[in-house]
Amino acid sequence: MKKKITIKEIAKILMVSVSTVSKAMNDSPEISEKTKKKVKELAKFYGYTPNHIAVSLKNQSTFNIGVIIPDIQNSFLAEVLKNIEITAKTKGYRIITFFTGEKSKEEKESLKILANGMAEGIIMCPSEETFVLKEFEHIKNIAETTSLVTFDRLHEELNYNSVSVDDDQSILKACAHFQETQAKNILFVSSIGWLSVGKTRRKTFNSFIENHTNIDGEVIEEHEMDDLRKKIEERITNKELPKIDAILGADIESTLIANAAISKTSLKYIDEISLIGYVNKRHNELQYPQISYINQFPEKVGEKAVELLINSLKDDSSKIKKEVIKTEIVVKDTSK
Amino acid sequence: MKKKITIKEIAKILMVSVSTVSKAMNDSPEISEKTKKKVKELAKFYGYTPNHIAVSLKNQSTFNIGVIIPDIQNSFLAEVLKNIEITAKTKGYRIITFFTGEKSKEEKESLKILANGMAEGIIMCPSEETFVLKEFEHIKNIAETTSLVTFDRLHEELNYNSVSVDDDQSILKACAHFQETQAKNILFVSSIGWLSVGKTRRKTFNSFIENHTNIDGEVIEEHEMDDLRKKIEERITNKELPKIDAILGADIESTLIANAAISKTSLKYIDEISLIGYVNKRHNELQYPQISYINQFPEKVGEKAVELLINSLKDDSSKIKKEVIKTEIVVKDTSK
DNA sequence: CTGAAAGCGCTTACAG
DNA sequence: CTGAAAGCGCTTACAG
Repeated sequence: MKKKITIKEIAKILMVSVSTVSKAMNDSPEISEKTKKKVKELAKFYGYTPNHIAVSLKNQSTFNIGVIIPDIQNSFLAEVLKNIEITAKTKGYRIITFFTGEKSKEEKESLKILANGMAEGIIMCPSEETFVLKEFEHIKNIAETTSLVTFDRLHEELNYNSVSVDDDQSILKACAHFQETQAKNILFVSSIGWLSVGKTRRKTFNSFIENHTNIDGEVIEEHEMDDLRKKIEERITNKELPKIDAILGADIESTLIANAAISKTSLKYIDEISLIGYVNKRHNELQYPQISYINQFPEKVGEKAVELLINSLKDDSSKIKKEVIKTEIVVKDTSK
Repeated sequence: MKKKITIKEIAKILMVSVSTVSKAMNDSPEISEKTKKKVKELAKFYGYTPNHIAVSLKNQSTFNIGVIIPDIQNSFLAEVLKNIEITAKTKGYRIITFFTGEKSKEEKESLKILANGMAEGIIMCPSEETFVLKEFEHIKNIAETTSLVTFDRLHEELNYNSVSVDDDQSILKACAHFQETQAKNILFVSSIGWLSVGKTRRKTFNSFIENHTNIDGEVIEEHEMDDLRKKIEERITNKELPKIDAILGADIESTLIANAAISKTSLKYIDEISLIGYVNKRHNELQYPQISYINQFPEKVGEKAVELLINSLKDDSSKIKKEVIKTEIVVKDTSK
């Protein structure tokens, strides 16, 4: 493999100084057109392009935004990521993405690398393990010297610019929607009872049921997918217990499982049972029936996160902003 | 926001030299335990961590692998990415991911940045636009100075280490599977007729049909999802034309659409019609019915790609290797 | 055991 | 218009 050519070598070949080459490559008005042409031609011939690492070190700026994502497979996070990238690009930044696999250790690593010269600011969704351990020191440390925006998952110790989604409201809206359409007994299903977001969603559901005497609720939480499926099937076909007329899925997986269970037991949507949950939008559009879902507007989350970060990059002293994106129930084929 | 502290400042505070601080931080045996302790304590106090950019520049090595992915939303690519990361980590490398959105321009940008100091080698899936334009110069240029592994999409001009999937074979296997189960008339559906991979899959299908006189085939290609759905529905319910007894989906989207069409028209799987296609494995497992699918083993693709790259990093002169992963038909609920 | 010096590949204020 | 010098934040061979 050929070695990469440097400015120094080009300078030597052309018998000019390193500064002249550098200025010529950067189209400095100090340099004559003739010299510029000569330099650029040789640079092209040798395939020279400036070493980004050196440029970044010298300029103390990278135009990189670091992005930390817990899980690539999570379609909400993937969509947010996509929109972070699109928005960043329009503002002249590129993004460098690290994935943590929901692990605190990887999160620390990623933060450290990004903060130490690789990126000017960081947009992150903290990993689940960080919440479980309740250890936020590594994030706080980084935030002392680097602009930081968190998204999706909140914690009171994380007092930085953030973009989140009104998750409670979405659960309440779904419940209210069921209530309006005369549901009497809602089944809340979840495969993420152990996740902080899963806990909040369940609590919100429970509080709705407690506050509304004309509607009943039940909860099935189960991490193991096959068990979850079996429990849901058993419950919705059980004639001895009160009839379930609506299911609320607390996450994409449990929503799909509930849909599969309904389809397997041949219950009829709307007439016999309704379903609202979280979905992968892209997939849902291609399915029949399409599941009624809670839209969390990942595009808005991504866009806002970039805006907040770039603002704080420009004005260090600006106040902390906590944006909350409003969710919406999108009615498709599985509910009235 | 606090400024990041540097080695120089720590040296000044402790009244020692910059070299001593650097060596102490790196646990050099040249430095006394006492000094090490002093330095490390102060470093900790000030939250000092070495600037990665500077270290990379100095050491001329980053332990970064650059990864270029055309589309985050593509679940096959997302799984490959995940496994690239997992494998890279076990080998002591981290990955820096760029997304191109299937655009040639972004691909050029990403390659340039990664190759110019940010990464030691690159694993990439070339963008669709690159294939459409048949412009591979930017990739070839990079490959002259940087170790490169391509995956999934092949082209004769891209003569580098590569990992791909025996795509033709998978289509032939699916056809053969249908033939064995007594299908007489296979419908090939595709939403990616314009993509190179879509063209290959269709050609392979056509050649199978031509070579097998006891089985007929038809093709529906349509980029617009709603139109695709309508055309499939019309065709499978049309009693005047020969009955379709098997559908082969050429991509995830068309497979889902075919499944939706079958479900909408209430045709019975296996008895009346069969379906094999490409799926998002994770989702498919949660669905009912589960679609029979072509497994492309994204884990193997990711793992192999990293291995090839690291080998060529270690031994520059090693021969070009072209790995081909064998696909497998996984029979689920939609075929015999 | 500690430090001065050179250098990684660049950019830029300054001098000529 | 061109070039020498300093410096971005580090590491390391070498001298003491």
